[in-house]
Amino acid sequence: MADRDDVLGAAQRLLNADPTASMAAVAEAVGISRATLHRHFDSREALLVELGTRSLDRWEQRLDEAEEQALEAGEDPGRLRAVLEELVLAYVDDSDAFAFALTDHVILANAALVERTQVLADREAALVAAAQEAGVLRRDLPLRWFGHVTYGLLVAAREAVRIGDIAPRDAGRLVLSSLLAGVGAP
Amino acid sequence: MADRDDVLGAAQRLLNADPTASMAAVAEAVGISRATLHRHFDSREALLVELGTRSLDRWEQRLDEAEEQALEAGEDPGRLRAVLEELVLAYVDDSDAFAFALTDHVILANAALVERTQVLADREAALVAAAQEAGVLRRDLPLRWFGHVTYGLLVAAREAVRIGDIAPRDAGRLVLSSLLAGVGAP
DNA sequence: CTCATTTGAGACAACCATGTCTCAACCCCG
DNA sequence: CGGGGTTGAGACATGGTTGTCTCAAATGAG
Repeated sequence: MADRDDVLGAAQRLLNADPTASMAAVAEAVGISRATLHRHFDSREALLVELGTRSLDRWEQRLDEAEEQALEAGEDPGRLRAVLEELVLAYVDDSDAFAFALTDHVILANAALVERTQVLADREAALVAAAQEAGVLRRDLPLRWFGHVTYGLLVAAREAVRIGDIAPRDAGRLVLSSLLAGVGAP
Repeated sequence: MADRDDVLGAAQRLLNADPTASMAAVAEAVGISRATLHRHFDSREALLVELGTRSLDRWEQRLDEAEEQALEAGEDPGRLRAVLEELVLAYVDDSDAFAFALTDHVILANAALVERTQVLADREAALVAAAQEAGVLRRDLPLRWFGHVTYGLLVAAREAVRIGDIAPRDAGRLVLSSLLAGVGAP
């Protein structure tokens, strides 16, 4: 008997591979009947919103950890940098599982999720601001730009792994290095 | 009377905003009837494949220009770097128009388009290799990774502009600078 | 002006996904 | 063993999209 979380997990995996998968396909992937799936989630949209919420929960959790460590780090550039690096690596770990939620149009059209996304982006921007002041990040770039670039590199890594251009285990290093130092020769 | 190219252009604009738009919606956006739209394209898939082809045509065109300039540049690092910068800026200009084609699942599932994408990616990789040898790009990164990172930053810029976090006119500079130098403090 | 061509509007069948419902089979807890 | 609860299979109505077709109106070239 599939737990609600099992259902969400399997649905997430399937929808990551094929965002247009029907409820019937989701049910089959989970290993339950369509009727039972509808007993868990009233509608397809309800399922998608739940997946979006799940992704934001994880993001928030990562931010919680990073903020806590940032507090301990104070204004120490080295430690702040380490906090940021750990945060980005955590994102890379999560990106494969949550990529779907970040691009699906049903989810992106949900007002509550969009609003919460903005709140989290702001919290992230605060971390970035601290890092800028400590001299860890460039000061000539807009605060919010850092988050977008990070997201873009997660997209890049996910696709590169999918195609087979890079090994999964290299993704974190490549993202982090390209994010901080760029791909141009020093 | 809408030209076939007008149709493609309008369809591209609409599908960029809403990738799930129906043929009826496309026809309305173009300003023609559904029947006439079907006279241009047998099926929705045919329309999407045409859009994908159009995007790849543009990409190829940009590569043609870059390769020509790279030939003239020889092994001169400064000139090679300028060629790459111009290429990336051209991508930024195109990204808004062609973003849809790069993410749509129907298009990504088309074998011919995927194959052609690989060919173009290889040509791009050759440019990257030359730049690496000239000391313009880092040598410790996989050849194909550069293309992925560039693509990721295009996604980032597009989204940042859409949200309103950066001004459209700043997109090129931000992408180029973040791509080559990263967002970490020097 | 005339006629061939193109277009729009609408009807149409086919298909697919959604959401609801029923009922029989199953499970497991007592 | 018995019964309450859960599940699967399937039927069902509904709505939306696709692709085809017809026919009348509009268009434009000669």
